[in-house]
Amino acid sequence: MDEKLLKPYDPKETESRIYKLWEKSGFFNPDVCIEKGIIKSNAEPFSIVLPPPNVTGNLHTGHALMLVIEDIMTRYARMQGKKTLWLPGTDHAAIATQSKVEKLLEKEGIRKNDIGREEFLKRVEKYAKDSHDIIVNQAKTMGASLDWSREAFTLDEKRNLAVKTAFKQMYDDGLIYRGNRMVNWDPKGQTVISDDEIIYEEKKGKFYTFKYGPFKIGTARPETKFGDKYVVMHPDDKRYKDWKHMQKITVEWINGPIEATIIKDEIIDMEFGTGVMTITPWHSHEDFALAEKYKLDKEQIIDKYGKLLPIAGEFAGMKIGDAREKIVEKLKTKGLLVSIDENYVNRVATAERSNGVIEPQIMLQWFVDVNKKIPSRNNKSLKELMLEPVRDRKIKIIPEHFKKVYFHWIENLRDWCISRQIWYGHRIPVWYKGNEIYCGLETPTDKEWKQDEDTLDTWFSSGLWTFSTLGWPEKTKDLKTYHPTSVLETGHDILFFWIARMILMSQYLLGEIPFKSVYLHGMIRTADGKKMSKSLGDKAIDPLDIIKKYGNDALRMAMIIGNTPGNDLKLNENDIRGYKKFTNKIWNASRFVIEQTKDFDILNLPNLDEEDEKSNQELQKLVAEISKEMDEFRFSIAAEKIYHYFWHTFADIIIERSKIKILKNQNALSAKTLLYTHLNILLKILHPFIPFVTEEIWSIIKKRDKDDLIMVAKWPIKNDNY
RNA sequence: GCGCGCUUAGCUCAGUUGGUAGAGCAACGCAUUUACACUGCGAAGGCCGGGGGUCCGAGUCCCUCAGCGCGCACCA
Repeated sequence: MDEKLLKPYDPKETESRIYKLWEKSGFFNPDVCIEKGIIKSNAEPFSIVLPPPNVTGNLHTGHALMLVIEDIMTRYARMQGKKTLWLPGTDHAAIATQSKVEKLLEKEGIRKNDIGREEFLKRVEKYAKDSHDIIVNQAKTMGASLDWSREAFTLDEKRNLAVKTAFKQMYDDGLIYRGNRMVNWDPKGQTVISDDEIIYEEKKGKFYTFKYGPFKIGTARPETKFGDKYVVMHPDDKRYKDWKHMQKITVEWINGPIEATIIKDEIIDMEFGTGVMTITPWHSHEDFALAEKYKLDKEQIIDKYGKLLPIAGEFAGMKIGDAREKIVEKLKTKGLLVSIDENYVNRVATAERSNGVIEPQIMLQWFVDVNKKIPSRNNKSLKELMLEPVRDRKIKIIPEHFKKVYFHWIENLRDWCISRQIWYGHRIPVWYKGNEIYCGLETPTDKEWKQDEDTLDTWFSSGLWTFSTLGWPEKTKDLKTYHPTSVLETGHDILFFWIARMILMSQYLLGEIPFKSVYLHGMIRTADGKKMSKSLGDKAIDPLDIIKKYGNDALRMAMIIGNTPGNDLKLNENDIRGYKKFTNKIWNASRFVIEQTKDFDILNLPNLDEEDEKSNQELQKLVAEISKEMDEFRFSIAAEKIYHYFWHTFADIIIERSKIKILKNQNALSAKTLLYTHLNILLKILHPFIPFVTEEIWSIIKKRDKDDLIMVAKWPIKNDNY
């Protein structure tokens, strides 16, 4: 008997050893599997690209969940004999990484402008490299069967070529344009961000009502009101029927009298406040739209550091936060303050990464036009290209109801602002010389050309991920074989950020979908339902701690059972402890079977008696059911069924029954045969879920040649790939 | 305001086209030189959020109300 079997199962020792064994086999790489004759060269392909973790530190439970689900899909496909590729990579995560490094430098008393762009980027790259190494090691600890030989980075050379190629094509097609538009300026991060990178926070604040000539107007932001010279009301509002559209009046305002113009527009909600408002076109999306409509003047009030400009008169140079009360005070002494509502709840737009309060501004930036018709794509717009494959079910979203959320987002989509005023990222491939603009893959040789200072939104490069990782823009064999990818598995929180952008890019650049199915998992929560965010500190579960305590297999089971697509999962340690018991149960049952069948001629198995044959057929039925559940992405149910069968049928009934048969020597051979075949099949169907313990037992049972790993064993049901 | 979910045993959640309510954990009773106490056997526990409808039949489909969560928009 193998010595290991004399001791209880020790996941800690086993898991790292087993992962090395897998890596050494090379079977994570489908090319190796073909070379060694494990997989047919014409087998059906199966591919997943790993959603690349940001190089901003450690893996958290969300990553762990993603790795578990994708590893299950991958291992299942590989065992089915498919040409299986799970492609790893990391994301440079422009803003997130840069701001992290900025914070670290701050602790050393260094500001990025002190050391300059080049030196700063060196620091970021060092940090990114370190994070990358940690992440890769953690992914390996999780047992992820990723093909490391194909690893990619969103900011490496090949991906940079893909980004430039994509940018140029979109530029040439007029889909990327530069223009003065209303953007979301983050004064803290000193960059613009896209609509999707904004988080709205409800904050209780004051709502002021001021006298504005004959009207009363309300505002939560008095500091923006200096330039307000248009006063808007609804054309049907009887209270103001005597005032005419475009009528001019003189009103006393913050810094003296100004000439105001009356605007009548249906945008006004007559029920809200007094039904009258003034507008600030430079600092509000809606006011901007109104100003465009009536060709009104626009004036900047706040600069990009959040300070008031000379238009504010005596308040110029003050930070808006400091100026507010003083402005109100002045209006009060002038007798223009009507009332203050202290209980006004405002939704404040803040930047996802820097937490800075967004200040809408008109700025010269680069945008992707989502509405322009594209001749090379049947005159469809990017919006339509994103919409169609989901609507026509070419891309299946699991769970399906997220489709509606997706459509809703597309309907409200505005042009995508892709330029960022940060240093870390793909530099915009555009050069300027006087009034000339050049966009291309190569830097112009003439030194007078100056490259655009900005970098691209990180999601621009992530959008190319399904094909940039496979070698695009080159027409590689990988691209031909593995694209469109089979499944894209990720959290539902990045449906818009990422999934939508991948569909956009793939549809436009390749004319095909990026993936056939999208599997959206829920967010992991703590046992009391809180989000597992960094702010939780010690209360957050660190997947690596869990693995140390209970083993990876136990964590995997806890993350899969009870976890259905789209729904959040409360992870509690008690459950994980329970699944640790399960791995031990498997270990002990195997120990018994191995001992009973050690001097067994596996090539010459006797027939089963009637009772055992019935059990055999029951297992066949189970295998068929499990396969169906797996094919339909119901991993939770599949795992639960196997768990239940192993424990309460195989261990509690079949093994117990066999003891009697063996002891009484009645049909003992039949019993042993059943034990042997059952264990073999059960280990295989358990393997995608709990790869380590099953591989370890497999190695003890077999003791054949070194290539005989359960990770490439044939799934115990017939299919076309074998 | 518009949209999307969730509400099932004490807790965490399954429940695929409608056909007699399920699991894990917890709690309860019994057993125990067994591959395994990281065990076994047993019993208990639910007007499936409220109301209405369709149907021979509804946890499941439709309407409606409520509580919770999330997304989007508006917020002068």
